[in-house]
Amino acid sequence: MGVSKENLEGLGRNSGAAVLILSSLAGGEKHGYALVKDVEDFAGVRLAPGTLYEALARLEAQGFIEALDSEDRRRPYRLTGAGATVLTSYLDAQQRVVKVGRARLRKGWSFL
Amino acid sequence: MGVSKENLEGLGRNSGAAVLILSSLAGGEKHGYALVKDVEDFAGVRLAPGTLYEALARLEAQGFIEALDSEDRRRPYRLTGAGATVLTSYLDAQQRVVKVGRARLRKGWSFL
DNA sequence: TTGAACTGTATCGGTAACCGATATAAACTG
DNA sequence: CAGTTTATATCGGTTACCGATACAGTTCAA
Repeated sequence: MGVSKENLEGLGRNSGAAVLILSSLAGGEKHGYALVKDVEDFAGVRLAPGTLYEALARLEAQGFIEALDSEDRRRPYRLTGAGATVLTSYLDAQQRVVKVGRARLRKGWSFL
Repeated sequence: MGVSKENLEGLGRNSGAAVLILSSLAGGEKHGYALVKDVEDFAGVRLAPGTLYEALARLEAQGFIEALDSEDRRRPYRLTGAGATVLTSYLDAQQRVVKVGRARLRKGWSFL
């Protein structure tokens, strides 16, 4: 039957746009539009333009990403060292939650 | 040096209260206060009371958890089948993000 | 034996993050 | 040369989250 998609609608807002963006940029510098596509691919989540550019501005102000200059109309961004550090922390924290959640589901909901 | 705590402040709001609550309840029925303690233990996140009771009401309305009746002043909740299903989906999605993020960090930021 | 600390639920005003529509325009595609 | 895709940006509205506050029962040590 497959889990995804339908079940991914129901738990409120998206949340975690920052982690998605940082994870995307961890794969190399990208401009906004490419980033949205990438996130859609690996996370199955489409970031709304408002969400994207707001989060981008926030992350840049925090020093977690930096804007690169380009010839054309694209505005690429790059992950900074601080960004990589903070992303590592967040991924570790998320991993702990996933681990605990799954373990608990296994004993008690294994019939699913 | 150790990653945790300090780095976990910086990326905006907490986000994902619902997943934390569902993960907690996957371990057995709990009332709000016990749930906050549990989440604090396994996720290192302290849910604010406002966040908690709002999320609880939302999740109940959605049928992902159900309120149990009790003798004393505590109001315990239990994860429903639908809740377990939706939690599974979300944990799977989070796991994918963690996996991709970490893989990308490894090639390119391995010196961290 | 009282008062401090902890347990426990609940509400409310404020804010930050997110959403979707809209605008604009260049580039590519048939 | 019309339509789709690429690309950035803004703005009004909504929602989830936060923290203060309130209230009350329980536990426990001074």
